[in-house]
Amino acid sequence: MAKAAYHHGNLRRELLDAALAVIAERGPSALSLRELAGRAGVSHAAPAHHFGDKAGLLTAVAAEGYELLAAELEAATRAGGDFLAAGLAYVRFATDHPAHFQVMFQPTLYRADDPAVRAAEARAAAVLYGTAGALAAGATGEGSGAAAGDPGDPGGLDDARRVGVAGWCLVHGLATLWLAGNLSDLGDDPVELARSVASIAFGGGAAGGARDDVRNGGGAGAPAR
Amino acid sequence: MAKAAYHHGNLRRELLDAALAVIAERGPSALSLRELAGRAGVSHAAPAHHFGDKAGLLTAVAAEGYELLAAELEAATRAGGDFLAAGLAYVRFATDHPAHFQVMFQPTLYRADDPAVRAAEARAAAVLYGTAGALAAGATGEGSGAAAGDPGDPGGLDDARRVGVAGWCLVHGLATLWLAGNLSDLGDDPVELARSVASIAFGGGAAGGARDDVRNGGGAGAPAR
DNA sequence: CCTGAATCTAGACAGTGGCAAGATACGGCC
DNA sequence: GGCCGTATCTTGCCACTGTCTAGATTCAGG
Repeated sequence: MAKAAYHHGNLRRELLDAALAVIAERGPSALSLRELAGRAGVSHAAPAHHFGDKAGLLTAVAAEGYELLAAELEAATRAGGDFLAAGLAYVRFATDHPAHFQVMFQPTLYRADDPAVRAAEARAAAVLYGTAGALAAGATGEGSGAAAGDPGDPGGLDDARRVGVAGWCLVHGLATLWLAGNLSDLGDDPVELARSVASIAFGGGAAGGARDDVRNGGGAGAPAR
Repeated sequence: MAKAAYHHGNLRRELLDAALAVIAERGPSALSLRELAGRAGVSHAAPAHHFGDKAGLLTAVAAEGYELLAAELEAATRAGGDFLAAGLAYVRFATDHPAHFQVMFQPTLYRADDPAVRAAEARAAAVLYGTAGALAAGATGEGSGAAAGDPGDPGGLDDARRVGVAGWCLVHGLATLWLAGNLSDLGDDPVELARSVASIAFGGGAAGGARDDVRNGGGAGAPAR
């Protein structure tokens, strides 16, 4: 363990990890800077130096969460995944990093206008809407490319955006309900549940594609009917 | 106005309303029993008598929320609404009662095993899965009730349950993201957005071109309610 | 009017977040 | 080497919060 001397070495990371553990276990409201400091063996005011504030610590958590999410979404698509793969990666992120996820989507807990947060947020959104655009364009059989935006729709939202929002809502709702314990009677594999649910909403064919090359560690395959 | 004397008459409700206002405005973590007491003009220990605990107050909020939700879902279906109508009512509930909604799905804030909470929760779930069953089975109606007690096999969920979960995830995700501010650039009417999103997910093809109107057409007047 | 129960007050205590001032250690400079 | 600036951490303090205990006030019903 790090020496108990003054310069701890990487107190910031240790405080973050302790905070994540507490949040995952007892929720963000049970977080106490003093308890974190005690765990790390430093004085009660040490966290303030690294994060300034309790909101500052949670801002750091949220920013890190969005970056992790963006990285995992990018990894999923880089591995040849489509929109479904991105959605499953989203669910996997939520269950693998429940503390990050919980904080990220509770903007009253932190400073949502922080530039680091907004940048990482935009990065994650780009992947979602990008894969959604590919799906939308493929399904309608028109055009190609069109990475993120083509505001030519009279209704207001272009297809990529609408498909992206729909898919995002689906996986986000599933992840949220799962973490809240509202789906605990539906097995123990949220990613598999997401695959099953997505096949209902979007129809297995439309979003089928190549699905298995996503790095689903323990997935039992079986695209459910 | 209630007198400032001892027996306030309606302190419990007033505290609840004050709590809802604070939560809707600044989030559940900013809630302070002492502040509520001050607002109501009573001493700082008065809330404890009615709710015992801070968690007790939030338990009351969650129970009331589930009952309100169940009532609105039941009203939507009683008015001849289908699964879509129930989903839209769900979104409307979340935006009309953001404080209730936020607390309900954060079980670490309250005592989720409270009998009043569980009963209201089951009541709301019954409506969702009931309408989902009607949609899934089409003509083949199955028995009513048995919404939460079914020890479903994780591998093989019945259609009603799967459709219900899919729809629930969709509207819950939309409501959650909306309240978190993540969809603020998509207009100002979450219910209309939900209709559009539902038409993508459940209304056939993955990207339905310009099919903006599903079944209820342009008439914004909701059949429910 | 009197009594018991419901309701609310008053005081105290341990924790908590945040601030200010000081102590300590690291890294570069001469 | 010695020195100093800066980042890092500590100590002390204050206001606020939740919760507990004991006591005061009011209401309902005989």
